[in-house]
Amino acid sequence: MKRRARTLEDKQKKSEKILQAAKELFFDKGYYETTIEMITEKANVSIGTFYVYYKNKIEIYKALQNEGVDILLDMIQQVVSRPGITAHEKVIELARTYMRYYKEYREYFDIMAILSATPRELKETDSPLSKIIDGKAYDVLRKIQGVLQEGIESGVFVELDTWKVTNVLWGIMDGLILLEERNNIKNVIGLDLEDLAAQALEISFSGILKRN
Amino acid sequence: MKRRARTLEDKQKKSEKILQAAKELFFDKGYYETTIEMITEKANVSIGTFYVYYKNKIEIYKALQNEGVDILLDMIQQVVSRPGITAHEKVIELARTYMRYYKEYREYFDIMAILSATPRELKETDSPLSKIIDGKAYDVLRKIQGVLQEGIESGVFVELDTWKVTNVLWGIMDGLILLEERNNIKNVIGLDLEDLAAQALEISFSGILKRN
Amino acid sequence: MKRRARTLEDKQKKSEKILQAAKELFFDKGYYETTIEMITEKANVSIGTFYVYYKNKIEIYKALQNEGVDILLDMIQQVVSRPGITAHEKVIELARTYMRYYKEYREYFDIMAILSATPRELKETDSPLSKIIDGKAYDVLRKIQGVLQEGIESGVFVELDTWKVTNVLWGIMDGLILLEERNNIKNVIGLDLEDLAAQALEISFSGILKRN
Amino acid sequence: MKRRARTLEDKQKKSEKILQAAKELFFDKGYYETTIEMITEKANVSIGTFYVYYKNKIEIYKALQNEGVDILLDMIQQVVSRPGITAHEKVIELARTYMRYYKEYREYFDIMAILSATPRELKETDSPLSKIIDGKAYDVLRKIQGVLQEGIESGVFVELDTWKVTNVLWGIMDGLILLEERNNIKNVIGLDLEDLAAQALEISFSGILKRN
DNA sequence: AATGAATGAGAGTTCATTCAT
DNA sequence: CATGAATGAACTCTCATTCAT
Repeated sequence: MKRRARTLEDKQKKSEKILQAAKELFFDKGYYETTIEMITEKANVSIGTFYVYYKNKIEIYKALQNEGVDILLDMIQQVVSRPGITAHEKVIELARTYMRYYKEYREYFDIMAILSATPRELKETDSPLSKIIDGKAYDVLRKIQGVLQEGIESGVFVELDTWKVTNVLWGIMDGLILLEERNNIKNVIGLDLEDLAAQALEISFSGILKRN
Repeated sequence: MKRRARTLEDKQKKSEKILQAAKELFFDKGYYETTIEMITEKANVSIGTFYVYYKNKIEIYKALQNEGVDILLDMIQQVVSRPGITAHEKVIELARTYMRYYKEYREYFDIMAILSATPRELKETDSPLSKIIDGKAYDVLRKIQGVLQEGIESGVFVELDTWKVTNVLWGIMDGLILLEERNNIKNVIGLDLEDLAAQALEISFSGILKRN
Repeated sequence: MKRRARTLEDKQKKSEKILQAAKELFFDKGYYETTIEMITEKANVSIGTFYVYYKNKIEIYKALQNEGVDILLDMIQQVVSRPGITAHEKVIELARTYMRYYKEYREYFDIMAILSATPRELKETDSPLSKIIDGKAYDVLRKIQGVLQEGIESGVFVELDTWKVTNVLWGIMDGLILLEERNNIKNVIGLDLEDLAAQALEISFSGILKRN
Repeated sequence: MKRRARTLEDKQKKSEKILQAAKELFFDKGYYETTIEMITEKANVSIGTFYVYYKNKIEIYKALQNEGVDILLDMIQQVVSRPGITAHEKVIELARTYMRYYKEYREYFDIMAILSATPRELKETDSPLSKIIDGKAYDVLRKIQGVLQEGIESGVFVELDTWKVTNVLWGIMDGLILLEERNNIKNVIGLDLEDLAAQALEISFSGILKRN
């Protein structure tokens, strides 16, 4: 009845379609309230086809996490390697980028967020894909740390424990996102998330920037 | 004959026992991986009894949220009404209290956290109980805002948008907790959560405290 | 809609009804071609009820095996403990009993037969029930061996390796049953299974009975 | 370029490769726990190719049965037509041959055994192939009967119902194999299967051989 | 108030078979 | 001939909820 994929391109499209459908549903309803049937119906494929492309429900969830972290990694990398701006500016830009990622790829963000409703199996970080995802998340933080290091070397920042500060800064960013998640910030605080992040950073910098 | 024993066993009312069991299980396994049967087994009551005291699964979850927010509200209130300390000290103490709440009542904290795996129905804030919980969470923030206001009036803080700052400060606190949730902070950063919070506040205060 | 079991008797009847339905279906169609739904339909209960009484499909199969081996054990025991007959007569009677068991409880016999289409899991003799069943099957053979021993002691049989002979004799009995299973013996051979067994034994006894 | 390699790989025709893979898997895992995909993977062909050569799953099973019975028939025939040995020796040799077949071609033996986990469809002896297989199995028994007849005519055996004795003797043989299948005989009885068969026959012959 | 047997919709997953390429 | 993506009916099992006792 349904057409068969005749080209490689078609094939890719099919698994893509399924992934897209899954992404939207997971974001919308969460892991547990999304069923395979919902995904296949949205993607316009049969249940069997789903299992051709993905081993099981958890696997497609992980695939999405991987995709999400790849996008973030890419965005972060672009800022990190941008030439001609100071480390100070880079950190601010990184924060802004993170916030932009949250806004533009919120589906991914929610899937990646650890607090979110993930099945037990996902928390056991044994599977190869899980390790890759964890590794990439770590890479993101490492890149940020690199910028801090850069700032110290170029004399912009005071001597500091870069790993610690990286984690704290990013903790604050996540906190602001959490804030947004709860109350729609714009309406409650009357301030845009990106501005808020910038402000939080500015405050933080008062303890980090070298004065002269 | 069985009086004594019964009294002891039943002193803790059945509904209480069920709630306690549910709390532990929801914290441990999350909403979806906790079954009614698990709860009743842990509470040593029958499934039927569960439904005598709680309308359904979602209802007991909400009851726990309510209890959790009540405890927090109480803890916050105690700090707010403590006499003889400055607003500056109060804010620091409030942050410390929030962190203590997270640590001591983590079961409640996880259940309350919005990002966490909550069923669809919970996100629709229509039910009366949901409104009460939301209201109380709002109260917590209002109390903190009150302290900031107090600080401005007593000349400790600069003029500022108290609501905005309240939200930002608490966003940062949540961020730090998220940080803790991901990596066991103590091991990764080598710093205790409470210390970290204090430090984050200190930085923030550099922009808030009135210098003279 | 459906009535609830109000008495313990009713409850027992329900699990019995399920077991009975399963027995007939397993015998008729084999393990793999019997579905849980078939069983519940035949037993007039819901699918859920099945899982109230039996953990899963394999478990009910084992329960049947257990029941079957219990019946056989009982029948064997009755012959073994029959007073006033010689060991020679007892062995013949045991064989006859085994054949009768095959005919009267064929459903059980087929379920117990090792060659029959059993799922992989059943072949792994790890589960407690499996061990019990195996133990009982062993008991059956041990009882037969006991009769042979008795015969040697009373001077009816020549000295022989009782365990070995037990196994060979029972191997022959199984062979005859297999024969019956393939061709309906009565029609092909014109001889009843029990007679055949008696004849096979008679031949065997020519090497076992003490002549004097 | 790829000629040589192809020749070698393809020498064994595809249908042959598939059959071989199926044989091993059916023997190893049984009919129901063997999937078409397993077979095709093991045979290094595509699923489509499987269906080019075999109508469906049941058909390849039957093809294997046919092959198996052909081998047995051939082995039996060779003994039957061996010149210069008595009927008595021939019967013993036939039994030995059957046991050897069981050991050497156990994969086929298991597939042929009627008690084993065969799908419903196979038990309905309607299909043409099924009839052929049944016919060949019948031929095997007929050949054995022929040897008995031969023995009577040459005065080695007493007058007897040859068809009946054939079935009984072969029933005993199957019983011994069943015995072996259950307990590894060698270890339990301390006697090799072939020796056991010889012994069983010897006992049987005490009632069959003409004494003079 | 307390019970727990009974329910059945619905979940995830499998797999023999088809058929366009 | 050969392929393997696509299918979907059918399977086993779960679990929130009900309700007769």
